[in-house]
Amino acid sequence: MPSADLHDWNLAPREAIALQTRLAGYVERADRLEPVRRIAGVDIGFEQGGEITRAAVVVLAWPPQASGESEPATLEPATLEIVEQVVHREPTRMPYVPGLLSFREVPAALAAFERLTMTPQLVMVDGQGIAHPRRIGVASHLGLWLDLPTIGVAKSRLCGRHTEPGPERGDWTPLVDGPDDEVIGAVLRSRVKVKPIFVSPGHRVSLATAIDWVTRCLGRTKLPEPTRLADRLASRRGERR
DNA sequence: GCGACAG
DNA sequence: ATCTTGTCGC
Repeated sequence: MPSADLHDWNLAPREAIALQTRLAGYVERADRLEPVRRIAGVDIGFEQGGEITRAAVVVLAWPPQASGESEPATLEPATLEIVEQVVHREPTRMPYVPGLLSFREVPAALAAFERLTMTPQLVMVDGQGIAHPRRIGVASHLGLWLDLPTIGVAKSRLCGRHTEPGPERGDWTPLVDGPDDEVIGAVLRSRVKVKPIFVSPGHRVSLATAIDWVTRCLGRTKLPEPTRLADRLASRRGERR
């Protein structure tokens, strides 16, 4: 893989696209992960009309801690315990351009990761993985730079075609793209009667494994816990005092 | 030329 | 993404 110092984050669209095309060749779509004990969720938010970028990383312990029998039975899914969380703020450097999201968000995410005291074995990113025009969305790009397994979890579609997934939680249909109908992700029904989410391999994770982990991390909401908690932190919610 | 378009 | 109140539903 190219050394990080060769990566310029302030590129003109034309150069950014050329770099993505080159980096896409390094994205691994086969499973290559260590036993999972910690799963991280990453998301980026903005302040002051977009002047400031906020990167949030939340690390959760796996497997879930068994719900104490003396605790108020909180229904089904066991709670994923937060073992560490970090928020990094910095001036926003690039505008949002569909297809070039990673150049706007990855720098801040990397800075946040540098402040973590523990390393996760798996990372869930808010955005697409290989379900991208050049097969290198923000999740893949971040995974490449962190050299960690990543999964893209997006709330909407960037590219590709698909049919409507079944109504039950866990139902999914393939997201395909290109003239050869290449499978680039899955449209997953994470909650009954709720718009599905788009799951795709980021780096070092197969589609089957990506779907499996996202499903295993589903709590009571539409988004899997790692992404949901990072979302809350990045966008200021959940900060009660 | 006319849409589509992660966050 | 963000600006924002109340409101429908489990």
